[in-house]
Amino acid sequence: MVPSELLPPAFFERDAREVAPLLIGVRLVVREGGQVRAGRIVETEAYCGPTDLACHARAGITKRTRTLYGPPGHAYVFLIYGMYDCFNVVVLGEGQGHAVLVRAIEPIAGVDPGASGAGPGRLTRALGITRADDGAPLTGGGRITLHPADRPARLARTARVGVAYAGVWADRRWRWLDKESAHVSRPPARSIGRVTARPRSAPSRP
DNA sequence: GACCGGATTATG
DNA sequence: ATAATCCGGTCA
Repeated sequence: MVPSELLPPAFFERDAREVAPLLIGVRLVVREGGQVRAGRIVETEAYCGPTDLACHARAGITKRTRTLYGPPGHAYVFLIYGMYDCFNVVVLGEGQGHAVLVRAIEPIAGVDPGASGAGPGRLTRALGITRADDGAPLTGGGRITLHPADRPARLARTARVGVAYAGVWADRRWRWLDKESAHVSRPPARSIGRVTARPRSAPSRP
């Protein structure tokens, strides 16, 4: 079962905060030789240009961010912590530095069933996406494509993961996930019946 | 030209 | 809690 309908270029020509929730449920397909690996997107995060201090665009246009600042509907893939690749979809417009990080999928086809973890680094490994795909088109003509959701999803919304260094930007709730998916990297914080907030630092000692 | 630290994950 | 493991961005 290979989906045929593609997300059109216009889909990506919007703010990352608008596109990120719309990508939940979208099917991500990677063709490699005769193989097809595919998954249903269940977790995304919006990164919103140079003013968003959690976004790589804060450094301006550099060797690394060239594709992030490139045309929408293309991939931005970068290396993190020296060992994992993260897959993003460039959105909004060329020169804007907006992108949506795809953090987790539900396996559809061709994904190693033994891979039980979740998260952006695991996702790229499972689908075979690498930095060689940086800048690749996602609207057709390349080996990676995106296809409309085939069913609606219940969305949850939280703050982004792993960006505590970004000050107030870390608190923006720009992460979306499928509330009913067991494949998210980290379940949404529950606030009922449990205290989830923890002090940022130990109490001062006299 | 050196140094720092990260949009993470597996393991203790 | 912490190691693993590159390399881009920054500052000199």
